[in-house]
Amino acid sequence: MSSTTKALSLLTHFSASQPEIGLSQLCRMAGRDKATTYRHLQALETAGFVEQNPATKHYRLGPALMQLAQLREATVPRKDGAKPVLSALADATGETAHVTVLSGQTLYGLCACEAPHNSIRAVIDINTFPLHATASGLCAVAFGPQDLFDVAVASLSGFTAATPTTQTDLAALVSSIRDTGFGRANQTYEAEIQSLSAPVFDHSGHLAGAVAVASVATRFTPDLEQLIKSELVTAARNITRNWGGTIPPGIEAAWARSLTHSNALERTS
Amino acid sequence: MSSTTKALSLLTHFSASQPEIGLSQLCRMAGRDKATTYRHLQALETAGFVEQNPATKHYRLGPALMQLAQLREATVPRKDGAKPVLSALADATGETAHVTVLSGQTLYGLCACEAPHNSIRAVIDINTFPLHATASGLCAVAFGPQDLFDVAVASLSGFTAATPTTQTDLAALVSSIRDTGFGRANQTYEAEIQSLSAPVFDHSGHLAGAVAVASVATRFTPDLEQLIKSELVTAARNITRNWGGTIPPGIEAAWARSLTHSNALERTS
DNA sequence: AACGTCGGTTCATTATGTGAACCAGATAGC
DNA sequence: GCTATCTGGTTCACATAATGAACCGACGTT
Repeated sequence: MSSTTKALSLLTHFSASQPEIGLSQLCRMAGRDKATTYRHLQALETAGFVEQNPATKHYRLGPALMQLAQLREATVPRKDGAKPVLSALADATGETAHVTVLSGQTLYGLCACEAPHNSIRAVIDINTFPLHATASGLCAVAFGPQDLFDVAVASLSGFTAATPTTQTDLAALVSSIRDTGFGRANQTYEAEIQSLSAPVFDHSGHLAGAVAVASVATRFTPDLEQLIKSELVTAARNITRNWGGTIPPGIEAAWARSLTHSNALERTS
Repeated sequence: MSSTTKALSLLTHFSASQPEIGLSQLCRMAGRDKATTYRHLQALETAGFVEQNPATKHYRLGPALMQLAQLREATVPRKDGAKPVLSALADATGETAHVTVLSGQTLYGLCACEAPHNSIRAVIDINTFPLHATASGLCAVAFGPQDLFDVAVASLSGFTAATPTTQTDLAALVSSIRDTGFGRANQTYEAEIQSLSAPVFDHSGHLAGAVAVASVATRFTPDLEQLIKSELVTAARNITRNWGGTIPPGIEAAWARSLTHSNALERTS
């Protein structure tokens, strides 16, 4: 581990709950020597990555980060931040993956990626996703702004026999999605297509959209579901990260629960 | 110079005009060995500060910056407090406005705003502002901590024919700025760019940064100067208030003097 | 095929990072 | 007016980790 890596890892200890950290405290957190930590902080300070609160001598993140982030945003817009993650997801699952973004009360498709090695595969060619009938849409309703539920209720068009068309049906779906952390849609929009999704978040901590995998229903075994879910988690984390956000702890906990739960089921079966 | 500092200084070479840089090119820019630069980039990459464009193998700023910048702004909300004021300033003056923040002995650009209605306008694409050659920098030297003067003297690089390069030149500029309450730089950093600035203060009563307007020199009439100065005063007051500070009485007095003085001059002319 | 790039790698040399011990200043208990 | 224990910051002998010339294979031109 290079000394630069060690120095930069100090930055990970800053958080919303602890935005300013004293030298001794940071030593303890990082498990490193005080002199070393001090020199690392000095290097970070000369680069503008941290600064000292002149009153308390505690360290906090510095102003250089603002410009660099601005430049990063200009260099790599959202679509570019999702694309590579998406193709990795499609590759790992062997199914079609796509990303949606929530803008106002509408969920737009941003980018889709088809896995090459299945001859029969889901094709995503809708540009606005119905909230009540797609895995991404349900994810948005479950983890997005509250008014989205009413918007979804306002247009409960039935696409297939499985489409939820009553407010109670929808509420039941949403609540189970809140429990598991995964959106789910079993042939509710198109017959033979079963989808799973996970929410992604932006810098403000609000839902920014969803990442989803659409599979052909006949192929959708418990094993595949398990694989897709675990891949969705890393994809959601990566896209969220690329967009400058963080996954809320509640979502991470729900994922952890449903993944270990599925594992347990899988083992007993 | 620590190796961490060297590694971090690589990041300063990224700019809006050159957001992606190849290894060899970055070596030349940084004036360092290729192997060294490569290792530095690797360290930065593991920390998420840079990433490689998979297509070109060129390096660009990484996603970790987004999160850290978000946290920085949550800790020290500067951009939110400056942005609306800045756009009002740019709008009122018709010129490019920007805000800088002082951290330690370095003046960082925080945010810039270009007025839409002039086709020729100044573009701010620097991340650390030279103390001796910019209106903001001189403002910092004049109203910031005393040691800043020595720091400025220590690096009196000449950018244009008008750049002050001796300690006495600098002292004269600083003293006139202390009299008027406005930083001023007439083509001292870039030819054809003339700037005016005003200091901004934080809750502790110390200088926190500067707000400035950069104009094209050929457009810079006494009338425009008068307008910019009076708009700068309200902008500096507003940003200072948003940052939880107050303008020291001495500065307010200097502003009052130079505004009425300019008015008087204008009237007699 | 010869040449110039490019991104990336190797290895002997040595500069640089390391941490126990130390210092000065605050704060607290008595 | 003590000692005790924090804090941020500094010193110095020592060993680890940074360094850069030379090298590699790949790609593109000439």
